[in-house]
This record gives sequence, structure tokens and C-alpha cells, in this order.
Amino acid sequence: MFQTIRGTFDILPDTQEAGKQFVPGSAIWRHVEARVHEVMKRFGFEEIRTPILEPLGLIAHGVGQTTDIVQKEMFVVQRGDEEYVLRPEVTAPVMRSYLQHSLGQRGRAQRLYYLGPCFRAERPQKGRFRQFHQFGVELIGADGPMADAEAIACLRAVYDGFGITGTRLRINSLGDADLRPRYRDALKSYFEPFRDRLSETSRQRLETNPLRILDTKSEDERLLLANAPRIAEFLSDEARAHFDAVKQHLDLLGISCTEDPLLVRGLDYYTGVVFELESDDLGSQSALAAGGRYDGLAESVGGKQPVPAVGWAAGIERLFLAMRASDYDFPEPDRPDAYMVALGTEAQNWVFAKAQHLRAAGFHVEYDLMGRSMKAQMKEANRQRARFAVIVGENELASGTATVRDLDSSEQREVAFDEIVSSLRPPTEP
RNA sequence: GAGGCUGUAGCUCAGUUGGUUAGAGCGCCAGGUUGUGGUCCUGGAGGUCGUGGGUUCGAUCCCCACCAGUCUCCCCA
Repeated sequence: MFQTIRGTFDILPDTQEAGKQFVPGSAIWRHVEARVHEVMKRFGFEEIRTPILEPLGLIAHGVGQTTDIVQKEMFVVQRGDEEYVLRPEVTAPVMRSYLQHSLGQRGRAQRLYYLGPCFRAERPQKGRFRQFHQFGVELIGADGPMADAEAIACLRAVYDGFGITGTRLRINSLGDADLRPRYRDALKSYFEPFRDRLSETSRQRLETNPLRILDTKSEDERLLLANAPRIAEFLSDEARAHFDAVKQHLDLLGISCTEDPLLVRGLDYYTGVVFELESDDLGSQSALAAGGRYDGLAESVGGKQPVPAVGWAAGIERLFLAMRASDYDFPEPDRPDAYMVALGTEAQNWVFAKAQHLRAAGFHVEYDLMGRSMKAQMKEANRQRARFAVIVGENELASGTATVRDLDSSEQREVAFDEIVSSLRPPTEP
């Protein structure tokens, strides 16, 4: 028998949470997605949908050759001489689309958001899958600190809206593009004497991407880092002012954040302010969302001039875990207005026709397709938590009335066929 | 990519120191109620014991590999 491939999952009508991984049912996915769309609308972000498949080069140049994503986690699709990738993230594709369609010509700074699947060939863990789902915003065309703060405010609004508690917003600045070479040299000369105390990957990163050493979890390396040169010492006056202004704007909104001089990003396109929303309740997969400014991305994916931009991305699977940890009240399944119970062939035909009629009037109506007994039909009505059972047999056909049973109160009465619609409507408020 | 733990019915799990027909609870189906659900009672269906190989007279049980899940590492949202 075939199964979902490693690190992927089916979203079923019912929530799967027993034992293995927690996968909410499809109605809960729609509910969560709807609330994301709703927050985005309030912030004036417009949805953009880009292909799942992108040119390999876009990702390699956009995300960065030295990143783990590009080096070992991409799903590559070959077709003839072409190589495509299942997108591992959406920022580079959105920038590609912005440039391809000259969205800057729409005038204002573009507030774009997306929601959809991404793919990384990592080893699956709780809250981490090979096909996972992200949503995020990209605010493109504005270089001022207000844009950074606006993006963060939107992030906060999404998570506050879901009632997620126990989160921390960490923030840092990686400075201008010209900071990297200078800071890299300083880090290299600082670590040079301790070379033999570094892990193999950290030694490699010293050459390829020294900033990432700040990310290390090795205790010994963290001790070394305590005295390492700080990015802050290398910030230009301009970058420092931008960073301070972002923090001031967040303060205006009452959004608290923790400055973390060791916070860096795994992807190459980040410059300037970076931030991360972290949960206390999620163990090793603690990052709920992360983002920052990426003024250099446009050029690295082939744009002719720099385009200032800031954005973030959030994982939906982790959002679900955080919601569960915060005891979020997930919506109950939709209740049918009526379950129609038929006794006999003639009644079945009547129910079949009447059900379509009631549905056309806007009701959620169910009935049995398997020709089952009355008891089975009633059981099914109960299982689906229908509000009313509309029972029709020979007696009813003869009298032109249906038995309408309120399944909550167990009261039932006879209702003329053409009054069934009004009997299903909730009593109108006086 | 590395390491640990796990894999028995749709779900949660027992079990067999290697021996004939592998169990429970929940769920599902039917009957008790020839036209009435949610409670109750009775019965039933449902399993290549993750897959493949090995050891053995005999493997769900022991060994190996693979697959999947889970946790930690790496890394990341």
C-alpha cells in the first residue's frame, strides 16, 4: 500500500492528535488561514501566490550558496536540461515576482503576503516537516525604520490574535552591506587563536559565513563568544540610528522586545534589522517566526538596482503547536441544520428532492445514501450533531407533513411540507 | 546527515521466557425497540503482529537491513 512520503502528511476532515504528530483537521486549517487573511487585510497587505516550482538559480542566488538549505535540503526536479526546485521559502520567489512584473510601478510601497506550502529535505521532527506551510509578509520599497516596525507590528497582531502566550521577540541589527566584510575579518582574527577549540562546522563557517558562528549551541564556543567582537561595535551611524528608530517605533506601539547581539539569520539575504519570535513552550523547535530587512536580495536575484525590503515568515505547523500549548479554543465541526430520515423508496425519493430544495434555501442538509435503517439514520443524525431530524415515511407522505424532531430537546412535531423551511430557521429575535 | 527509543485491529494499548484458533477498551456494524438518536444490554465484522531477509523443527517474539514515527544533534519558520 502506498503511504505519504517521509515528512509529509494528509490533512483529513478530523484532527489527528492521538500518539503521533498533531495534524489539525481541514476545517481548523481553514479557520486558522481565515484569521491570518483577516489580520493581513486589516494591515493592508495583499495576497500574492507564486509557483511552488522555481528556477534552481533563483533559490541558490537568493537564499545563498553557503546555506544548509541550498547545500543539502533542496528538492530538485530535473526536466531535460532544466533544474527546478520545490520552493524552500517564499521571500526569494516574491522578490522575483516583484521584479518580473515591476510591481514597484504600482506606486506605493508594496505590502504583500503569502500563505502556502514549502519544501525542505530535512530530517522530520515534531513541528518540522518536509512539506510544511508558511505564511509571511514582504514589505517592499520602503527603506525607513517605520517599515521594519510595521512588519513586526503585523507579526505581533497575528500571534496576539491567536492568543499565543509565552513568546519573546528578539531583535538585532546586522548592519549595512559593507559591515559584513569588516565584521567578518574581526571575527576571524578573534577566533584564529582558538581555532582548535572550534567545531568542524564552525571552522568551515569562519571561512564561508562567520556570522553564523554566533548561532552556535556549543557551550564552549558560547564562552568564547562572550568576549568576541560585537556587531554593534561595527554598525555605521546610519545603521545604528535605523535600529534605534525601529525600537522606538515598537515602543510607541507597546511592543516589547529583547535585544540579542547574537541573533543572526541563516539565510544570506538579510541585512540591517533582524528579528525572531520565539516560544517558551515548544522545546527545540522554538522559533515561531523570523524575519528582517533584506535590502540586498533584489540585486542578488538579478535586479538592476537595490530594492529596500523587510519581511518575515512564520510556520503554520508550529503555530498549531503554540496554539495547542496556549489551549486555543479550536472551532467545533459545523452542525448540519437538518438530517433527513427516509423510510421506504418513495420517501427516499421525496427526501432526495427536498434536500436539494432546502440546500438551495441555504441550509446545511444531510441524508443517507446507503439505504440504511431508520435507527442507523437517526444515529448518523446524532453523530453529525444535526439540529433537526426531518423524518418522512408512508404516514407523512399520506398526510403531507413531515415529523421534525429537535435533536437537542428531543421534542418533535408534525410540519406541513411547505413549512419545513420556516421550521428550520432559528426563532427570530423580537 | 549522526545517535537514542518505538512500530500488534480505524484509535489507545496488553500479550507471547520462541509452540496450534493473537486479546481488551474505544470506535464501527447489527439486534434488543417490525417508524425514533444520544444511556444501557447482546452479538458481529475487522489483524500478512511496519516491510524484507536470517537463525530455528517452528518467529509477532531472537538477529540484520530497510521503511516510518518520535526525541536529541545539525539546521531552520
